[in-house]
Amino acid sequence: MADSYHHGNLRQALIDAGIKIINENGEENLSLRKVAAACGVSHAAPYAHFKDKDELIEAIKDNVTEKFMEKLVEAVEGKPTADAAIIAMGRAYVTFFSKNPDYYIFLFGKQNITAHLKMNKEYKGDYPPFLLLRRMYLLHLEENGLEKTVEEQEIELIKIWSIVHGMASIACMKGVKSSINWNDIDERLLV
Amino acid sequence: MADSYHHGNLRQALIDAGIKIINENGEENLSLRKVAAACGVSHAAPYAHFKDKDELIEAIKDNVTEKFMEKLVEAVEGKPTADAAIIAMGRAYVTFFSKNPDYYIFLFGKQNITAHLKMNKEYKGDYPPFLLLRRMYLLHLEENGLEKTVEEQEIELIKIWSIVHGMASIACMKGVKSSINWNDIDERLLV
DNA sequence: TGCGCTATCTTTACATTGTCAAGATAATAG
DNA sequence: CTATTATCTTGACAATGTAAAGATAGCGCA
Repeated sequence: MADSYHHGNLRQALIDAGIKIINENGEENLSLRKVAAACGVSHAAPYAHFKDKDELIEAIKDNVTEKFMEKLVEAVEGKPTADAAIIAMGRAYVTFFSKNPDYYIFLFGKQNITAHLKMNKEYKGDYPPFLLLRRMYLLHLEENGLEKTVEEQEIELIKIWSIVHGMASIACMKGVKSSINWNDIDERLLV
Repeated sequence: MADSYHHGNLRQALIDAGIKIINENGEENLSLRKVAAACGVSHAAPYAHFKDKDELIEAIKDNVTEKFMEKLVEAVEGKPTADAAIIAMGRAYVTFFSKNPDYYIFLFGKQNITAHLKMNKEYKGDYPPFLLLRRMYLLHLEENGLEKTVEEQEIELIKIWSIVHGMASIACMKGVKSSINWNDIDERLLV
């Protein structure tokens, strides 16, 4: 099957090959034809599985986002308090993109996430990592017996996420010299 | 001159045309040939002014960064205290990218800023907006008679910039529903 | 079993794009 | 005025995304 006219599982193979190319050669080297060649099929074969290049890219983004979420969930699991979970999540967030900046650019660069969310019914308009953060945050309020208006919550949430996301962004750019070791974030950074 | 064989000021015309295309049709529609056509010259004419497409893009980035810095400086000027200046700068920062998300993607997306800084001797390894923030921050320490170690300073600086840059980033994505009006940031967001 | 339907893949073709090389044109220095 | 140089054009090529037409094979149904 794997060596016959029909590939067997070309769709996932194309996604995997795409991720590999992005990791090894950067997103600018990701072309439909190279991905197809990497899978040993003709350059038009992907069109049986994806409407166009964008649809392949969206599929790859979903795949990477899943890996991202796995790391975040992994970091959160088993933490004694919501606060500890949030800190851990922040660390995992920055570490993930710090380890492979290409992912940051790939996920948040080029096309903004709005288009991505629109194409992806599963998200229903909300970004999974942000939902996870909100859950942890609400838990934090509960654990500490805090009462906040929805607006106050929203502001604090955005603030936390901005810090973490901003740090990830900056860690990826590295344009600014800094004595911070991004792979081992200091607690002082996270409120 | 403007209508003869020689264009007169093609270099800047190409940059302007590039910015226009990015604003109107997004970065993915920016091609050397279209930029050239928009200026009424042949498709290879840009090569007299730019080594390749990347060099044109870098020139455009410089131009946009200048506009960005103008807004930041404008926001900072005439503020009574460093704290007020920092708040104003944060507002201007987010507002700038909130108004035209394409600029955010263009400046910080695709190619990371490291390459941009490397190609640009003028920056000497530091990003102008960050330098401005650092100046304001040091002024803030001075005005309030605060003593901090360099590491503490660096952490606080990164933190402030992370919040602002992260907010700008999130404001551009808009994937997350939020009750925040990005064009009129609440002071509570900025420490 | 055999027939056809459909998903999958190939081949061919075309437009767009970045880039290069060779030549044309004009500005400028000497 | 002439030679040099910067600027621009033309023509070509390879890489790419994409569409159309056809080949192949698996699967349901008679």
